[in-house]
Amino acid sequence: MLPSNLRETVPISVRQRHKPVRTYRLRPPGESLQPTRKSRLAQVTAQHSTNPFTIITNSDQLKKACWLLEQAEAVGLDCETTHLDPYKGDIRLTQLSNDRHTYVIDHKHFHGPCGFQPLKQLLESLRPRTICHHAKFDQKWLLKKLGIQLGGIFDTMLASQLIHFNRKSHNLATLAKLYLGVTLDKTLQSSDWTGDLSETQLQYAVRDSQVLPPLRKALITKLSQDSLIRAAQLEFEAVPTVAAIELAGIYLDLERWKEQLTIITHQHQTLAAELQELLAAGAPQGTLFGHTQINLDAHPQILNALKRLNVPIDKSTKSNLLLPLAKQFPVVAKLLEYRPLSKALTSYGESWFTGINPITQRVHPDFNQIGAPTGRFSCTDPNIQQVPHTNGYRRCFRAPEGRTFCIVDYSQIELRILAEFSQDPAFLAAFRSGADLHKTTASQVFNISIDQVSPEQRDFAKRLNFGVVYGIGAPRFANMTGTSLREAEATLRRYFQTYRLLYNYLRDAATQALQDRQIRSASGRLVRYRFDPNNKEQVSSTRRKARNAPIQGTGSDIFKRALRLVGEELRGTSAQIVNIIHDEIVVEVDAYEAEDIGRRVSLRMVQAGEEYLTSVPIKAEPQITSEWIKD
DNA sequence: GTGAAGGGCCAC
DNA sequence: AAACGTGGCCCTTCAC
Repeated sequence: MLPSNLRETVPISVRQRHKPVRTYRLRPPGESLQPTRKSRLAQVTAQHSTNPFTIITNSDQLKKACWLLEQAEAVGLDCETTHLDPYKGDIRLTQLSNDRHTYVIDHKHFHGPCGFQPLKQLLESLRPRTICHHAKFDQKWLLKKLGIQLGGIFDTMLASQLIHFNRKSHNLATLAKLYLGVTLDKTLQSSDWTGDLSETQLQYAVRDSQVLPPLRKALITKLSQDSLIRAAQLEFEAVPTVAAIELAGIYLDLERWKEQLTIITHQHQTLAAELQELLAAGAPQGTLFGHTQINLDAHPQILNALKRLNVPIDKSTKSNLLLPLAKQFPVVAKLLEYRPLSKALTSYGESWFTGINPITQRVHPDFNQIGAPTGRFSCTDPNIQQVPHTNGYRRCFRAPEGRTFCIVDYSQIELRILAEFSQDPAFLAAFRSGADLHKTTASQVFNISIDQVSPEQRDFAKRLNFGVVYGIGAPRFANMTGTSLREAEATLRRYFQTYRLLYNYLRDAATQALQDRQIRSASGRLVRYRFDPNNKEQVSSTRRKARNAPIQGTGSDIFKRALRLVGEELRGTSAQIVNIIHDEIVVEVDAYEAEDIGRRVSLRMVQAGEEYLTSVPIKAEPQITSEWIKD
């Protein structure tokens, strides 16, 4: 069934695509900022076919506007701000559009959030729906400046990403052109919004929000055709939580980070010198300056140097290829020691403390809600989802005085999804028993009792379980475990004999996906594939992707549902989500409240999982810790 | 000088 | 030769 706020508005047979937006003659704005310029304004407007608009400068006008807008089924909303960072700038304008009219709130005439009560009431209710392009942006400003949490969002950017992830651009101008045949000029987006606004700036502001209601209709048609309504609802509902996470940021202990950096810098220098020496052994003699210095971070140079030393490699110096050679060649061993330090120094170095917001003293990364076609988040500036899990780095992320972290992550969510989808009895039983999964797998695959499973066998089973989700093959498995190809093949065979239905499911999913050139997650999220059926490599690559996508995609579905539920759960408490990493939520909370919040976050995450998985138990246990370090 | 591509490695 | 899915960041190299 469709969610109620979308259901009634899905057009059955209306084709909105390429239909030009209706044009209106300008009515003189009732409360223009600059009444003397009215006539010039009117001319410009007529040329560009803009909605009539009203400029709002006091709360009485706002009240009236909100009362009128309340009747609409959806309202386009767009904020123009004086900065990209809500901690550094202000909202300059807020435009609100129904199908006929645009109201432009001039925030310069308002002081503090008190005059915005009617707006808060309008936007926090489920209806009318608030239409935004990239709602996270507007939501952050509205939350920070006016304490408004959007009640029912329709995000045209997220909708477009769901419809076609691989499209190069999802910006508003592109969508307006594609779905409505309207050309939007975006050159004013980054103009100066601090002083008095020009007519063209106002035109720009109005046009940007007036396009949203018709665009929503067109997108609903498309979402409906592609059966993406449920997925869209899931995405939209997660937006306020994501906005709150970015606003909250996470505290980074600068002193600890610097300590770590100092340690790594020392080790790096030592290793660099040693490696340089070892590599020089193969260099041609008699250069003017003694040894020829090699740039240790230049892969082609390293490759050549290793070749000179008769290391049997061809064109790649990838670590997993070098690993077997480390014993025989000390220079290779040294290189493998050097590389992670080099990575650490560059990727987790000084750039992190320049990213600390001077006002909050915290790091505020940018979370891209649909970062992958499977629906996973991606994260930039900085990418806090890839901080090394060694304590040296993780201890730098700590709760401020009086507060603590509560970390809740799903236990093996993707493998549980695989169990559910395949309905494999042995795999399901492994989860239902509640025992250690990898031990259970080992006992089932090697046909021994759980008590007899050695640590090596458990590790083996763990690698098997994870590898299978990604469509691992025998060669890679052999390489990973250090066994022979023959042995690896035998092990994989035994694994799939143990979990017969699991094998069947993965096989059928891949076959079906190759046929349909698409596959869906549990929420209906669509992942499309383009490949040449005659190209073997492309076919097998697509097969592996298609095996993984429904699992990873459903993991994302569950996680996003959890974000919504947890976000709601935490309203009015001292807790705030400060980080999310695919299946893990990090909450910062007043210490006295931590136990209670931990239980509640865990319950909501389990609830989200249970909405999608019915055959396997969901586990998400809270850990309370002052640093971002898990057991 | 800038930007794309390739290689490598960090996370889940 | 590689044969494991999804990302982002950093470096070097190379073309423009």
